[in-house]
Amino acid sequence: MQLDHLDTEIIALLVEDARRSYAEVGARIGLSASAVKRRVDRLRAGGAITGFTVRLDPSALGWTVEGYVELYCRNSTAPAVIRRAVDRFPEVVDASTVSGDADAVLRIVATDMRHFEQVLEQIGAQPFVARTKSVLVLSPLLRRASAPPPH
Amino acid sequence: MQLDHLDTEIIALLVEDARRSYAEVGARIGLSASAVKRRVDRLRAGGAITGFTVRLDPSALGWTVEGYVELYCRNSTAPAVIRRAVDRFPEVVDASTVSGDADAVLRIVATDMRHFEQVLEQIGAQPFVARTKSVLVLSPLLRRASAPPPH
DNA sequence: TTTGAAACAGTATTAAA
DNA sequence: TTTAATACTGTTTCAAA
Repeated sequence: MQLDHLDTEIIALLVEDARRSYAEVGARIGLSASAVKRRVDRLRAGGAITGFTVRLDPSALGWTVEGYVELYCRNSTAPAVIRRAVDRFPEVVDASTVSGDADAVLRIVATDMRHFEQVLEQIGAQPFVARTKSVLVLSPLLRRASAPPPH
Repeated sequence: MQLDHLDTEIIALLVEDARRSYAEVGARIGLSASAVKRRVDRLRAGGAITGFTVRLDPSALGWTVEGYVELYCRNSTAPAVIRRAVDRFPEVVDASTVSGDADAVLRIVATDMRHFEQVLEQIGAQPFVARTKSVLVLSPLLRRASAPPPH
């Protein structure tokens, strides 16, 4: 789907605060509320906007430990197999297969170090996992909700 | 701040869809709309909920290339210095200082491979950066907006 | 096609109990 | 906490650019 500059402005405003009313968004970009609604509907139908969520502070919710985990898998493990396995852990907030030595990279949150270790053990015990290598997050520097539209 | 099970249910429902009305959330957990609003207000004031955003599909917006970048910095670079530097790049969607050999891990999105390379060069050219090491994302497996409340 | 104005229904918000 | 009153907002319709 094709986005014009008004669409990108709408997205940028909603990334900042998705609770803004159509009227307010419209006032900022020179459009009526109904015109904004139509564009938002189109952006949702077209798949650019996939939903609306709350932004949470992990530490305020009790997630005090965070880390990146590289997964080294046994020969030719399908991405779908990895996905199904990690999907069962709510602690895994991000997972991708990657180029390089490792097969996948996960981002994991845990309530404390013991919990982190337990999750790591459970993931390492999956039949397709040969080994894991993990680093702990020391300070979160930047956590953008989503990338804004390019250019 | 302390969360009871109703708070965690409210958060879980809003993570799924932040556009649900207070009345709908209330109906699902057995509370009136105004009671839900009061709790959401309290969760925002307490910092557990930091805002409301749209969930975007990066590929639908033209971000086709994604990767992890490890940053190796010169002796004793303060986290704040790294943050200030990477904050200027909208392509950096996530950054943390980490334990292990590298000093920081970034997640970067780009419109194409050439763009990814350009961003990598610009970051590598920062005075405090000794070298970078990056892996490309092959398939995104899981992208949870936020971690739900623990337990 | 895409827009703005109007009308209605639904929701947020506040005050009161 | 609920209920109830009010103001706003979402949503649809329709006519116009």
